[in-house]
Amino acid sequence: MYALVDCNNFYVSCERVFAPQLEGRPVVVLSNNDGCLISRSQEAKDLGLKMGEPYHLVRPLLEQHRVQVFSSNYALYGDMSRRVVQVLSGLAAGVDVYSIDEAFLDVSGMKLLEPDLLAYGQRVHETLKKHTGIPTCVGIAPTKTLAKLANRLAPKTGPVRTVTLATAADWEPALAQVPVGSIWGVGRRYARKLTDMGIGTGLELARLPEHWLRRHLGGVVGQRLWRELHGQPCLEWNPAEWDDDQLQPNTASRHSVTCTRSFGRPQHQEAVLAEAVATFATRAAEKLRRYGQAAHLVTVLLGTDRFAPTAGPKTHTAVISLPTSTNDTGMLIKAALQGLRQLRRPGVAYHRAGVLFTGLEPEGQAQLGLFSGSAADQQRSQQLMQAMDGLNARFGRQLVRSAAMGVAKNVDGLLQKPVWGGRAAHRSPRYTTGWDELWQLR
DNA sequence: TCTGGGGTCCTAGGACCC
DNA sequence: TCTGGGGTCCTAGGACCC
Repeated sequence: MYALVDCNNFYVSCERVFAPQLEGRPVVVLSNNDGCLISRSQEAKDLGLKMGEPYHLVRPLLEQHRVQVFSSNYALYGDMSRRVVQVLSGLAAGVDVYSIDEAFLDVSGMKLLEPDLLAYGQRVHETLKKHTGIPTCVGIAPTKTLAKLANRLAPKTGPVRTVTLATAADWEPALAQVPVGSIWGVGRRYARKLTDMGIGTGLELARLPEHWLRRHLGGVVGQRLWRELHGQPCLEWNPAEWDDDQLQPNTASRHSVTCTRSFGRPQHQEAVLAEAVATFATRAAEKLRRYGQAAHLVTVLLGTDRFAPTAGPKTHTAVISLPTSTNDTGMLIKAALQGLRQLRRPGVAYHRAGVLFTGLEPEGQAQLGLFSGSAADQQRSQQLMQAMDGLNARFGRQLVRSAAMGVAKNVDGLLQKPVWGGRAAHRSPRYTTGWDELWQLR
């Protein structure tokens, strides 16, 4: 049995933990660059505000209804997410962290009957609310896909926030009451295709023959979906692990690491683009080291206006292959800048840029390349990275950095925003992760 | 002036190997 | 009359997820 724990309106809920006066009021959180709505409180949903809606289009409506607006604050959300997972790890034999705001629990070992599973789900919900302040819903079923369905049907208000679907007699009526597009694994395209054929509900989908899903819904992906809907687990269990009492998220097997950003305004100058690309390479390299990985392929990406009516591709990429895999910031910046020089066309205004690392392997496992320097060089690089990461962790992310990222001016002890930097007009303080921004009680 | 970012998996086809 | 079988690796594209 799996329990899916999903945080309600997660980013909004994080903001409300530190601004409880916003309880009951409409609140939204914007994407990077204050671009779109990516989290909405129930009151904001009730106003008809949609997920992903461009901020500049709904701004008048937001002002009219006095909606509280936040820029995204990933330092805060990431830390709150970590706390949620920590609490969950004390409540189940295993935790599979699926995203920043949801996790599956292994509850098969509980060997409890349905009423007890319901009580268990309630205990999870109540413990999380008490220890982190985040409201959640819990769905329990024999497969991940059915647990998702159960979670979706769990009430978001009132005392009971758990739904269990233990047997076919439970999940068949549940499938009958949801549109096919709300089933996990059925996206917009498949939903359209299915409804055009007269398949409207989850149950109608489940009643199609297994081979039909294999043929028409992405091959083995569709076949797995069919089995999951019939109570046969087909999706992998990917547990988070504990290492020196520290939670290691289940990301060791990831295949890529990226950092991309839209600019506050379009940029065409080589020097500005280079500073941005160096910054993204630095961030991505930090992620690589955090998870003990190294990369041997560096992709640089430059994007023009995605919404321009002109034909042709809006994103251009260049791939640089390294002789050996590395997670050394200096080497990765060098490769990224080489890619940038190949890509950039003079006079073209770029709206976004990014760096993508692939060809990942565990660090230290890399073969010594013929032209990649000696083992002593590699050891020096490792020591340097460790020293940099240590200093930056202790004194702030930007304390020691490559000159390629640019030399920002210091204004009142704060680093000035780079020229390519995006908008974030409504960001809340980093209450739990920044010494200068701690929550103050008087 | 104005529309996010970070991932996963699968399939098909081509190049190349023995 | 008419060109095997089995395999790997890579890329591009398409679908999906939050």
